[in-house]
Amino acid sequence: MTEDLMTIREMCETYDVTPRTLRFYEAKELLFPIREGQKRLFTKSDRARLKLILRGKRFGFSLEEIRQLLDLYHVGDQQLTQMSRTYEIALERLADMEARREELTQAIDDLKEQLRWGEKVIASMKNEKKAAE
Amino acid sequence: MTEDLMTIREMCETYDVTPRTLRFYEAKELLFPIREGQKRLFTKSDRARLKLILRGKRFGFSLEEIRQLLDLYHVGDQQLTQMSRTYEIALERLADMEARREELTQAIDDLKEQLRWGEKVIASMKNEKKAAE
DNA sequence: CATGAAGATGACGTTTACGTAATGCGAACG
DNA sequence: CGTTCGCATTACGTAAACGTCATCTTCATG
Repeated sequence: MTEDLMTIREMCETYDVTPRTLRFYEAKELLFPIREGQKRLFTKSDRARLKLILRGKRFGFSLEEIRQLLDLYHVGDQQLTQMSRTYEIALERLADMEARREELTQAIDDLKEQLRWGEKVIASMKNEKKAAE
Repeated sequence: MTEDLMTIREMCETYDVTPRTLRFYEAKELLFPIREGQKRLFTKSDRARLKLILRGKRFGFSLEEIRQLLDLYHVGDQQLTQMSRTYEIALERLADMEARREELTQAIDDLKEQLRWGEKVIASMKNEKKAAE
């Protein structure tokens, strides 16, 4: 069976990142690979985290913001007060993300409209060109 | 009637940016304020562009990418071939943005599920606490 | 006319997110 | 058994996106 652990090279090929990036994320406490001697071995949890990191980046979150988001997925041994605070932060994040989606939808609609206008311009330019021949 | 032109200070207050930012965007050819002597005066077009810039940033686009997007809204005097190329780029952007929205929707759903789990954890912790008293 | 507020222009500093050597080390291989 | 491979660490470099200073005009105003 496929081992639950991956080397740094395997990670790089799977997720299209450089070793430097993975070490950097570890230094920033976004990933926590275990060690076999010197070498890093990335767990399933690390892979799940990495996916979330890469997704977060695509939406313009900073690594620090992503780190906070990741914590939401790795509580479980927290105290009640801590947990509640985390929960509140998560609610804010959710609202933020939903607002972003709204905005993105608006941007998409704008661009679509612009494209329709572009189609008309192109069509009219083609006509002019034909008329000039 | 409100003048069609705004000073740099008015722009800053309206859009919550610094003068430095506006000058920087001009240097990067994202904005093209006109000059009254030395002073910059921002047109309606500049304001429309700035809104798009700020929106683009919220979605993790680089200023260079945003500059290319902005061009889509300011063609009109292009050649046919140029126009067609621009149109193709716009289509790619659109696909990109729609993919992003899909992903964002997925992330929102994930977070919502996580929150439901969090609610249960908090509830059980409260019970334990009460039982211990 | 002095001055002070608003804006301009360099020029250098800063943070984020890695890139890029330089160097070292253990295992595997010819 | 030397050397190459893969990975490690340390440290300096870099591009993007502004922040921060210092210095200079230009008006409006007391």
